[in-house]
Amino acid sequence: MSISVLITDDHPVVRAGIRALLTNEPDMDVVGEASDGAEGVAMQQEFDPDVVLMDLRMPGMGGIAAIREIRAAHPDRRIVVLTTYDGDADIHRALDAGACGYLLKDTLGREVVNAVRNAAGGRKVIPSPVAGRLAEYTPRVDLTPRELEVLAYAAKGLRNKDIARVIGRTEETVKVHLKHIMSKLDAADRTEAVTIALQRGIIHIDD
Amino acid sequence: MSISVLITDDHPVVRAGIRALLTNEPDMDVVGEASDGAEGVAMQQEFDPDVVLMDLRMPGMGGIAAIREIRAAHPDRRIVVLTTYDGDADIHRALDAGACGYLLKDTLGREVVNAVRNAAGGRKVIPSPVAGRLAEYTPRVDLTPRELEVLAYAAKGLRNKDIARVIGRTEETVKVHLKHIMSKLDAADRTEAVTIALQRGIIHIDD
DNA sequence: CTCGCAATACCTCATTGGAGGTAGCACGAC
DNA sequence: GTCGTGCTACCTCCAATGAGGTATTGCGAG
Repeated sequence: MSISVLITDDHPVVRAGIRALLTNEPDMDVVGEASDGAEGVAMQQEFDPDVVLMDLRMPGMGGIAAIREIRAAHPDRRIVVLTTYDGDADIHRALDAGACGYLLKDTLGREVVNAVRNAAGGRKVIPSPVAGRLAEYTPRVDLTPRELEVLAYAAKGLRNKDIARVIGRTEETVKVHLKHIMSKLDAADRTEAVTIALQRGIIHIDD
Repeated sequence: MSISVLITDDHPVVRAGIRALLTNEPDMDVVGEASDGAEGVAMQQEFDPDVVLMDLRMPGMGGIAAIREIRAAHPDRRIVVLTTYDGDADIHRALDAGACGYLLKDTLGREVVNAVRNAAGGRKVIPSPVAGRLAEYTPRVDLTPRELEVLAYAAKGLRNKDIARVIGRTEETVKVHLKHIMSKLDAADRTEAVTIALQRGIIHIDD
């Protein structure tokens, strides 16, 4: 029996590439293509695929939220992330949300196929370059919601005083949050904290 | 006679997608795939394609440098950029380097095909979402080499004093550069200057 | 029930950062 | 030759930032 796969990616070119790779395999069957998270959730309900290939950062509902929704309804669904983003925060969030694999788009075609097959077989798929990021000296960093909020405003160039105003707190509180942020990210100042956070996928430019 | 196309992209999945899209067209022929800029330059020498589809930001030689090299040797070569990055600085640099088209990866498959055909026919290919960025209120910003250098260091969290030390200048000079940078980018402070520059493709995180 | 932690707020202090102005020098464009 | 511009450097001044510290509240885990 063949492995049914649902592709979820907002780039038509990428979808075409994955489809081309998988349809060459006699034991695989692409049952649908979704272009964002919400569509992905709906289509996996409809087609009940063995494996969902999922991009992160799509317009509308992103991949992480989609993974959570799918896993909530179908805890046994196999979801493999296929994305260009290699920030360790993204990897952690995806796996925490319930993904069973994480591939980067510079993965060779053959390896994508193998990953789908392994995922369908119930195995975890974490290639060594990705696994490296998980283990690396970057010890798992969790910013609190408040800290994320403050950091996002700092990235937009707001001064502590202005951040305090928009979140309805005192400037001193904002300073403490930023101090914790810089400490957690091992940043010398707010500017480096922002670049580190962007690099590791902790915040995004389009907030 | 069919249109010969060279694909240059570091993502195997994307290459497969483009190949799948173009080989469906009877008048198109994918003559090769390169995975970085240097390979792209070499392969277009070898295969003399009508159109080169070029990604930006590849490991080793990037797309911009590759476009410059190709155009220097073959001013009539048609080069179409196909990338995920929509910062206006990237678009400007690519067109300045000699690209005759600029597509984003969220372009529909059919439009990619049309773009290749138009490029081969000698027409410029700037879809409206991209053209929008060119015209947009973002009036072309050019940072000087020194300013780019200073901004990159600022992004890494160096203080003005430290930036001054590594570039062998006084702190006051660094301040002036940063002042000009913030003025050009319309940023409230160095932190916003960094995020704006990252967003618009003026600097990259992996400097 | 405690313990830990997030979030809040206050304090002091030294350093940094950014606004404003002026000005010399080198180089390329016109 | 002159103009514009990039790069350099100096000056002053005040606001903002970051490093220390302490402490209260509330909440969830154990």
